Amino acid sequence: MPELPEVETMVRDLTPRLDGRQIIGVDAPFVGIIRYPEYEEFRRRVVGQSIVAVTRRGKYAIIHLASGDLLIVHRGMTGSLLDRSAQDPPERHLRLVLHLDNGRQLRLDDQRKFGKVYVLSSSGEERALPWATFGPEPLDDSFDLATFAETLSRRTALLKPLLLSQRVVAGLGNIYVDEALFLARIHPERRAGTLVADEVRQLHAAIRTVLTAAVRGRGTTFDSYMDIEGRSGSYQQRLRVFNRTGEPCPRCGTPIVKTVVGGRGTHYCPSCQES
DNA sequence: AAGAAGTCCTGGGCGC
DNA sequence: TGCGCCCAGGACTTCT
Repeated sequence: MPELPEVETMVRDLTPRLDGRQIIGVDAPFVGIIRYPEYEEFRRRVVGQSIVAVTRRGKYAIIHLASGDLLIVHRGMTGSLLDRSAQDPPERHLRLVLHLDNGRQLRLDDQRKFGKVYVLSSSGEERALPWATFGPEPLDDSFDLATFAETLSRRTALLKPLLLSQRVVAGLGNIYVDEALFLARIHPERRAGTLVADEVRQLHAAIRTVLTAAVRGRGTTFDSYMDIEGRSGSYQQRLRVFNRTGEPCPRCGTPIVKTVVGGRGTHYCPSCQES
């Protein structure tokens, strides 16, 4: 599940490899991965373009083209963007290939087809950018405690699905929401508006702490996530509750519990994170 | 309008 | 051993 740390790792790795390169061709073994525009126009707007920057917003990677267009990639659940040579054998679930002017290929491999690719003008006039409704970047100064507190106070939703929504904070997914709530000692089924000031402060800090450490560890790998060279991240070794059902809580020893909240598997310590 | 539920997709794991 | 059912989840759509 590529969340902010996994996408940030990918963007940092891609930047020196893609900066200044020209895209000389496109193949789409699964054309449905391209959500906008229609394939022929997508090709026309991508082929021949030089790459001027690679950035990130939430879980979206953004390849900036010289034309001003943005080539936007979301890896969904199982997508990996790989830096390969033309001689490397095709991946089992290869969905999109960008041919570069140095003989390399940028390949999107995505078993479950939840990945998405767009080309959009940066103005947002052509079509709303995917992150138009997103909340702040949690590792930027724009993720301000007072605003976060104000937003939570107005909401009645369960904390877990609210934090997954991208509208309050961008970039969190199932793994790091569970980890942040554990660190903040807050139950995932608390209603957002019921948090007291100290709990909001703990949660705000926990989100930043967890994401910062995960970026440092180059993300979490369970099954399909890999970096652009096909290597694993290391943060799975440091997860405290996620995927640790029945194991002792690292703080108090109580077995970690797994439940379903908002339709998603949710891990927490029933002792440290009281409802 | 916010919140909740349904939908997509595939392969691994499990039960019989 | 083998078949088929169920589950995982990001984010969009649909409903209440």
